[in-house]
Amino acid sequence: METATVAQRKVPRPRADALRNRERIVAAARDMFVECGAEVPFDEVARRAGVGNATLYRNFPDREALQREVVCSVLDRVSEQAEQMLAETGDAFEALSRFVHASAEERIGALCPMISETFDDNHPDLVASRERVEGLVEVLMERARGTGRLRTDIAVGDLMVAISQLTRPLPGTACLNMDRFVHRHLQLFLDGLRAPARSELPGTAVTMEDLRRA
Amino acid sequence: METATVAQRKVPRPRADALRNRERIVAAARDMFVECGAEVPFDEVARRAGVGNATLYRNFPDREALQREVVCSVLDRVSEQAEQMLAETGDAFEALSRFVHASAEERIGALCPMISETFDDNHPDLVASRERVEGLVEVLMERARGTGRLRTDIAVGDLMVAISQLTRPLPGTACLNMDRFVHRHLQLFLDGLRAPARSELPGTAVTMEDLRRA
DNA sequence: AAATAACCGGGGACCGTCTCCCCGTTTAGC
DNA sequence: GCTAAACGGGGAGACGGTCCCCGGTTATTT
Repeated sequence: METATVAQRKVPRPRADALRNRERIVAAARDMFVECGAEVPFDEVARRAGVGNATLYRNFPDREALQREVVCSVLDRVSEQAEQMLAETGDAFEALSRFVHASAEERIGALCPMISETFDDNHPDLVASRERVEGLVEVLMERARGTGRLRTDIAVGDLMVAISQLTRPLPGTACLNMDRFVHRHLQLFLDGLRAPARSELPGTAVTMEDLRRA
Repeated sequence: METATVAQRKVPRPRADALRNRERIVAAARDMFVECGAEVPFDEVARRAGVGNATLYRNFPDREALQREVVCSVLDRVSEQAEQMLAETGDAFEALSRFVHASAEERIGALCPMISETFDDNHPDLVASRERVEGLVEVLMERARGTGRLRTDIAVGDLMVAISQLTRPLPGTACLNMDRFVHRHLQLFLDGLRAPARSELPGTAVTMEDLRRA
C-alpha cells in the first residue's frame, strides 16, 4: 500500500497540504496574470497564494511551467462550459451565444498573450486542452450553422480570436469592472455573426491552422 | 532677427536636424510601442530611430513625455481620417465603417494600454487631441444614426473600446500580419452595429464619461 | 569659408528588480 | 510520537534599464 490507486511507483503520493498549495498557487497565478499580465514577479504570486516563494519554485521549475498550468486549467474550464451548452437542447445559436459570454467570464482573453509569447506550443498538456476546446467550439458552430442562424463565411479562428480580443483586460491594475462593457461588445459581435450576413467579409474564414501559422 | 516668426524670445529656433530627429524618434517609438508594448527600453527606441540615446533623453525628459507625444500624434491622425470621412457625402453608415477600418490601420489599439496605465490624463495636449477625436466620432455616429442605419442603443464609448480591443496587437514580436483577421472582425462588429438591432444589449450605452470614470 | 554654438553619439556607472538557493522550522502521515 | 517531506523568509547574485558625461560633428552666421 505504498502508492495510491494509479499513481506510478517511486512517487509515493504527495502530501495533502502540498496538493492544496499547488491549487492555491494556480488560482492566485491566474488572478495575477489577469490583473497584471504574464510578467508578474514570482514572489508576488506566492504572496497572493499565501505561500512562500520556495513552495512556488518547488512546484513549478520555471515561469513557463506555471503559465502552462494556468492556461490549461482555463482552457479546460472553457471546455466544460462548451460541453454544458452542447448538452442543453435549446436553440443552437443561443447556445453558442451563451458559450461566448461564459468564456468571457473565465477571462480567456487574458491568457492569449501568454500563449502567443515565448511558449512551447507543442507541450502535450497544452495540445490536449487546446484540441479539446477547439473541437467543442467547432461542434457548437456547426450546429448553429446547421440551423441557418449563423453566417457561413466564418470559421472557428474568427470566433476565438474575437472573443480573446474583446475580453482582454487592460494592463492597468484597475479596470476589472469593465465587464459591463465587455458583454455589450460580445453581444454586438454576436449580432454580426447572425445569418443572413449583412456584408461581405474581407479575406477568408480563419481556421485554427491559420492562427498557428501566424 | 534673432527669433523666427512667432517663436518666443529666448528660444532661438531649434536646428533643422534637431527637429528632424525628433520626428524620427516619435515615428520609431510608435512602431516600437506597437510591436513590443509600452515598456520598450529607451535605448531600443533610439537605435530604431537611428539616433543616440542622449538625443532621445534631450527631447523627452521621461517615458511619459514620449508616450504622450506618440499617443497625441496617433489620435490626431485618426481625427484626420474622421474629418476625411465626414467630408465625403456618401452613405453615412458607410463613412463610419470606413473610418473604423482606417483607424485600425493607425494601430490605435496598440496605444490604449498606454492611456490607461500610469499616465497624466489631464495634460492639455492629450485632452485636446482626445476631445477632438471624440467630437468627430460623435458626429460620424450621429449622422449614421440619423439615416436609420445605425442601432440606437450604443454610444461613442462602445465603438471606441471595441475598435481598440479588436485592433490590439499581441505582445509577441511577430503577429503583425494578423491584419487580415482584424478587418474581418471589425466588419463583423460593424454588422452587429447596423439597425435594426438583432438583440437587446446588456447594460446601457457607454459614453466617454463612463470610460474615464472606470 | 571660418567661426561658433548647438547638437550628436556611444560608453559606462548607478540602481532597482527579479530570480533562485539555503537552512532552520513546521506539519502531515504512520 | 517519530520521521521525512514540505514550508517560509531572507538574501546573494545577475540582469536589464536609466541617465550622465564628454569628445567629436554639423548646421548656422557674417
